[in-house]
Amino acid sequence: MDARVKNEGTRLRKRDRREQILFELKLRPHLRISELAEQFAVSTETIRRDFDALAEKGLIDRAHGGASRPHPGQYPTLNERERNQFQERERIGRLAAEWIAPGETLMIDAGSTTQQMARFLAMAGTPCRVLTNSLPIAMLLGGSGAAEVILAPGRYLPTESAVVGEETLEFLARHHVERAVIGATALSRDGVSESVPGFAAIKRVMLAQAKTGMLLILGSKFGVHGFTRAATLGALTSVVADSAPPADLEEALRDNDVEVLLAK
Amino acid sequence: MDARVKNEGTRLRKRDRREQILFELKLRPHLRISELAEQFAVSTETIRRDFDALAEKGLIDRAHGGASRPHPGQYPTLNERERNQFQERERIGRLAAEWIAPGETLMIDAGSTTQQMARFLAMAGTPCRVLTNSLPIAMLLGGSGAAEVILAPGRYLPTESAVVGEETLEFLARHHVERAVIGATALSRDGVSESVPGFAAIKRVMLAQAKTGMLLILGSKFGVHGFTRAATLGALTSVVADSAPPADLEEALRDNDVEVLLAK
DNA sequence: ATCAAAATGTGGCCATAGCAACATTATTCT
DNA sequence: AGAATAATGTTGCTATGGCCACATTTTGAT
Repeated sequence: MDARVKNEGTRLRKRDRREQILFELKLRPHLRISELAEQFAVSTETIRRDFDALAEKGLIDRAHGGASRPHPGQYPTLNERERNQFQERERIGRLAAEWIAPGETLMIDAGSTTQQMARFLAMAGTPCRVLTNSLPIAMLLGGSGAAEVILAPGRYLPTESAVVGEETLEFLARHHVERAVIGATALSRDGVSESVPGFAAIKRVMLAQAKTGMLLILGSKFGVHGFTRAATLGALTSVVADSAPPADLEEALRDNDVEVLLAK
Repeated sequence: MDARVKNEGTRLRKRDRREQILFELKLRPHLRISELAEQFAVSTETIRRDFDALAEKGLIDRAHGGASRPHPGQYPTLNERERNQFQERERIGRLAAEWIAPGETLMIDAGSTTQQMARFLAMAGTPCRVLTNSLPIAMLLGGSGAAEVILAPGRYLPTESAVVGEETLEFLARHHVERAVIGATALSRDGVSESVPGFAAIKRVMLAQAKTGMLLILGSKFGVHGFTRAATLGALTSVVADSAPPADLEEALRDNDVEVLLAK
């Protein structure tokens, strides 16, 4: 029964405390010395020494009164990509958010570009009902107060901060919305493709359950082929991008009645 | 003077400066007021005002001497309560985590104490399968790599960073686990009670679907009656607390074969 | 150009953080 | 157990940040 009794009671030791600091830093971008001192019930000087030691190894970045994680993002996948072409994603997200009408029902796919759209949607305070498989999007939109957010169930995928799997698909398939907003890793004449395992199916179901399908995608992904095809061009209603697609893709989009919206 | 001329040579205006601040935040996790003041050639007070305005909209998180990007949701309302009796919650969480055997299947309720347990579970790297309705717990345990996390569906409740509602209940009811770990706002001879609307039902279902039920609760909540009764004492297997319950409660617990585990 | 409102700067004052030297407490080793 | 050593706490001081009230400059509209 009570087989494993480990470090009961005693205060955390140096190593554990520093490990914990690094761990907390993955959850929040910034930690304050005073807060940590209180949490660990140690003096601020001790935390300061921890910070100095960790900063020495390049594991954290010091700041007045606290520390944050270092630029070479420890954050798995999302943050690295988030850093890339941030302005482009932001422009796409802003434009896409402008197309959402108050009161609309939406499914929003997990991804860095769709997350940008969620940010602008939250900022604008557009009242809407959103079904998503992305935890950051749920928290962003739900926190704004304007949107009602339904989260899909599923296996949590830490690299994408989203849920995937059978449960997710089955749940989405039980709902119907006016608009699906998805991202993708590539767009070509053959359709939308996706390289994250399990995400292609989600995008496919979202498009199937929505009256209109909106794809948010960076211009740099035009013409590229991803790992799995998520949908054909016919499943889309509109594409929001930061640059115009090449001629052949544009023609294919036109043939499928897909409207192209250019951000800025 | 210059009618429509942009701002060449001239200093950035408020809007541009704030936009720039937000952009820089995407590149670095933390900005210092003094650095920004120098960079924009404005006084620190101006940057401070920018920060205040941006923080008001939730676009940044303030810190002493600087600001960082807001971590999506994560600690909205939870943070206030988390600060309260942090050490007690931590002790309870640590002890509870030690009782989880490798390979166990769990349901974990949303709440600040259960979140502490999740932290220690993640730190210990105990392999287990977890079903939860709390987004922070999902991210904590999922990010650790050791646990497989299934998130329940439902309406997102920003104040608790968790999902609730019919969908949540129905999903939980379809699963069975070895252990349910729940928190509560009160514990008396009459049972476990809860004041957050919608949470009582979730705790009840979790307990019903688990072979053993573990309640994590602060000693200060002994004997108090909450708004809704979530469960009778008979539904519990063990209680983890930071102080011993009063005599009458202890007796009632013993009558129901509920083990009391004292954290330090 | 003129005026009102907004934005920004300045200086005084207090709170918090940083730092270093030394004291105290834990931990480890034999 | 007791000494050696590492870790942490304390104290006193300085530097920096936060904040308020008010002065000054800039902006926008007429």
